[in-house]
Amino acid sequence: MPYWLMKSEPESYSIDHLKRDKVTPWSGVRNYQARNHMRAMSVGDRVLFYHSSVVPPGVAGLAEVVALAHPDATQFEKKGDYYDAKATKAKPIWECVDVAYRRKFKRLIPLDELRVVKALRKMELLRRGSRLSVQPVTREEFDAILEIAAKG
DNA sequence: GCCAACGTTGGC
DNA sequence: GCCAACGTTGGC
Repeated sequence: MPYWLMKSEPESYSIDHLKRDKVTPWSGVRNYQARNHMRAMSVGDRVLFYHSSVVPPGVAGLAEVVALAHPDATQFEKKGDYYDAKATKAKPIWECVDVAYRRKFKRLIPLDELRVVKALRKMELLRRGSRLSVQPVTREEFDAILEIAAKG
């Protein structure tokens, strides 16, 4: 089963928002590589929910893919932040999966703490200048982070 | 198809 | 607010 990490700025959408909503379309991604990762997702894939652009940044909890990639409705919303004039209903450009809330960690696992974990040496998130908002994660990396979360 | 300019992300 | 990294755009 593949594993992923998805970033969100908690000010706009946090793990608590997802807890409230239960399921949400992961809309607003406007990067082809990130979109392609979502296209590659399957129902049941597990997702690390990452809080970015906050102090400290880190992994806040877990989500799960509950719907395959489908056209992102926000690309058609003329007045919205995510409108894309090149997209049409017949030929959408942007897609998103739906993710469901699974759990919030007892504490946020900060990025700094991940940096020193051996099993995470090669993790995409820790690469200098890693900006991709949807990233694949290996099983080993996923398990290592769950282990840190379990230790409390 | 190259590449400079520009915009965005996101840690610090 | 700064700035490194890197994706996108557009002139040529």
